[in-house]
Amino acid sequence: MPADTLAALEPRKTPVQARAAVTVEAICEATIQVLLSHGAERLTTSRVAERAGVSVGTLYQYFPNKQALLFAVFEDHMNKVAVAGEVACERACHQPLADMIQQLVEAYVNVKMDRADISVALYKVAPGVGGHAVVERLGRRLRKAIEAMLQTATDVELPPDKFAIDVMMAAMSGAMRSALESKASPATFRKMREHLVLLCQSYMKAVTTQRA
Amino acid sequence: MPADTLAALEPRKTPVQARAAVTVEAICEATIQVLLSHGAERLTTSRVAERAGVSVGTLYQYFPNKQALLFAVFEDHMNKVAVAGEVACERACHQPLADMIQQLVEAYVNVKMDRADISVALYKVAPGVGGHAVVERLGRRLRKAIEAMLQTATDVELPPDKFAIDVMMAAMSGAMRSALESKASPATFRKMREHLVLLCQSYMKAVTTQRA
Amino acid sequence: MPADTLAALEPRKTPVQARAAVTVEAICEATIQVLLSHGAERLTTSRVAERAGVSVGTLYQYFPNKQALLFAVFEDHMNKVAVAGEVACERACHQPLADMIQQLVEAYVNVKMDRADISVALYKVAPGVGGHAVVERLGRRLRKAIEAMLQTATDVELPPDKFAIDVMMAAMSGAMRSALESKASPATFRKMREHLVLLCQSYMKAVTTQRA
Amino acid sequence: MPADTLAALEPRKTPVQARAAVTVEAICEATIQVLLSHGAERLTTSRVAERAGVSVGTLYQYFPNKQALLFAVFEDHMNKVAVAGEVACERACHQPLADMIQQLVEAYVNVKMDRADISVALYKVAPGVGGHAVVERLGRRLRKAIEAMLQTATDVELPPDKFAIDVMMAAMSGAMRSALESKASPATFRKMREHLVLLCQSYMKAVTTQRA
DNA sequence: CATGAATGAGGTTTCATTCAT
DNA sequence: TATGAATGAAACCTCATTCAT
Repeated sequence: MPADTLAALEPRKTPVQARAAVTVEAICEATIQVLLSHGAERLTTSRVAERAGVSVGTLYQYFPNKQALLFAVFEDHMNKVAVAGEVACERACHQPLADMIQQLVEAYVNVKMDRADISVALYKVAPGVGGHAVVERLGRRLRKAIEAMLQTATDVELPPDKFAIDVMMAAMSGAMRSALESKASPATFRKMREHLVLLCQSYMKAVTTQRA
Repeated sequence: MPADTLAALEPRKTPVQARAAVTVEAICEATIQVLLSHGAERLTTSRVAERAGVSVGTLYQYFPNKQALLFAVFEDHMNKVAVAGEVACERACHQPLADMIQQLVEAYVNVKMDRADISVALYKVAPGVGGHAVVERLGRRLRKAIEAMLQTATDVELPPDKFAIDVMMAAMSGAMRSALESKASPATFRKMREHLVLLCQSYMKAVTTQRA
Repeated sequence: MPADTLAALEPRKTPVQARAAVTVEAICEATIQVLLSHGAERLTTSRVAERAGVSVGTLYQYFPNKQALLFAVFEDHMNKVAVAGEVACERACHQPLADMIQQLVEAYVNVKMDRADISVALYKVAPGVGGHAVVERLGRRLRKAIEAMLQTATDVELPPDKFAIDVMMAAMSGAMRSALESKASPATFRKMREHLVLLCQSYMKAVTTQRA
Repeated sequence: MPADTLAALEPRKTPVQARAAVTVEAICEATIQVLLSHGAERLTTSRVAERAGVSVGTLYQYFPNKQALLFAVFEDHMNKVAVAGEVACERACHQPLADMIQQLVEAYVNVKMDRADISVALYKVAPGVGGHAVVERLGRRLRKAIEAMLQTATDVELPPDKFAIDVMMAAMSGAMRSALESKASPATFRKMREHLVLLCQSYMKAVTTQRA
């Protein structure tokens, strides 16, 4: 997505006043509600405003257009996911590689599971909102956290490179997406978590070994 | 997806005259062209018809609505991918596990790479078209082919179960999707191919070993 | 309705061949079927043709346009009604006024009752098809029959004039229409028949008396 | 008419600002204008909007679809007719039967005559708009008023029952419809008025007598 | 600041009718 | 003569966005 397109998605005014912050929050929350109840194609700015208990005009005071609204909601969600990953990385430092991966993967699966329906709803709006740009940006952030973590692995000399980490993340989120879209049961999610741990561990190990 | 939603996507009439078959093909082809040149949100039925050199009315003789058209094109693409996978599985029977996986993954990566831009375009229409249903259906088909192949592995006693295969496929396609959406270079795709082979091989091996 | 509009509604070719007559009959019958099953706004020439087991092209060989088709069906129905009325008038000659009216009204109610659903269906197409012109034409025919009948009444010197007869017919058909559109029960129709007999008898008597 | 069909005809939003009320009124007025100048089949929502001096979008803010618009206009007209009848009934209480009927019928004929062209135009839209439901509803209302009036007749012990009243109303409106659709002259309407008075009077009297 | 009425371009879809085969 | 594929004008309706109050 080009730079000026991104610019056009920035929130219109920073909520300096408390009331404004509340309004913005209500609008974002309403967006998710409408997304869940009506679906992506039935999401209209009026419906969101109505659900949020404000007028359309007010909505447009805080978001320059519909895309920006969806973008904000999407980014917020991705941010939470990234933060969960970063926290996990922080905590998992100075441990063996396998343990690190386990904690990272479990943190990721958990945070997505907890927000299963939001995730599914957002998968549907991402394409029309430059979702990939956000994914890449936050992907880079998470990758850095992972890199840093891996540097401290107690049993690895030369940790996996950026590329391998990206592949791992993409595989992990792809698998999760598939499970989420299938409306998998909690039991399935638990099984999935184990398998993804195994998958990432073995891939990381293979990458590390191969180099040596 | 509910039954009647699927029904609403069924092609409206099967061409009985030769002329009609040509028309349908032209419309599908035009759909891809428009998708590539204008993007998913700029794709309109009139534009497709115009590009196909027919009138809108003709388009609607064969597809009951826009969704159905996109659905047909999407399904066709997924079908080709599934077939490529099945062919690879067929050929890779009676070999060691690692070789099988390598051929399967390479076939998958290649077929997606060859249709990189169509793939990216279709990622954007899939959500609005019940894409997940198609993905699941064809996923099951491919999984069966993989299961059958794995039964013949020369170095494995108890091959990976359905779940593991699904996880592998989801991881693989998730990683590919990420690369495709990033408009990765051919070189990157080649590197990706190697890595995905490694990822899938090590996961499959891990799953197999763990059981024993 | 102007003369040339009427001309445009004439069937395109007279079915000289037996096969053609069968086809025309099938198309008219299909029109009624579609009217009953899909309603007036869902009636399309293609649907009629399909139901009749012929192609649209064939339909257009016998009817210059959709209006003409509906017109023909409507006229046919009205014709049957008029004939039933005429027959009743014929039979009721040389009787007291009240008996005449009774037989006429009962004949009318019966013929409409027997074709209740067709009647209702046709009420919906009549406006778009110049129905009023047909109604007037056949109304005049029926009125003449009634006039002739009344001339022979055994107990009336100066029979009711054209105007009164028209009022009576309009009242009668208006009441019937109301009952038909309400999907009245057979019992209600029987009661209605009695009441309409009474209504017409007393009106005719009043008109006759008043004059004298 | 099923419940949800009726629901689909409900006005979309009630104007809260004064400006909006004006707009709605303008749209309804324009609907009648277009109906009169272009006819029922040439009535399009854009034409109505244009005539009303607003955009189509505005029209759709107040009416969910074309049907609902026509329904509203139709209902409004019928309402005026019903009110005229009710007022006449109110005024005609405590009088002999024949006088009551005279006043009622004259009120009905007058109100329809005054709106002759609108009436004719609306006859054409009624079928496509669930007109019969409205007719029945307002018919019941008017019937109640008539019943109440008849109870106070100074010369009748047991007044006509609901059924007879319904028959009378149906006959009366059927006859009026016929005259209106024939574009009858004012003189004819006056004559009609007299005849309908006679018709209803004699029917009511007959019904009353018969019982006793 | 908030409101919500108004805008109107633009999209989807239908269907009467024609005409080459 | 029958077919049915093709036409395309024209209808309906939506919804992001603006702006007077």
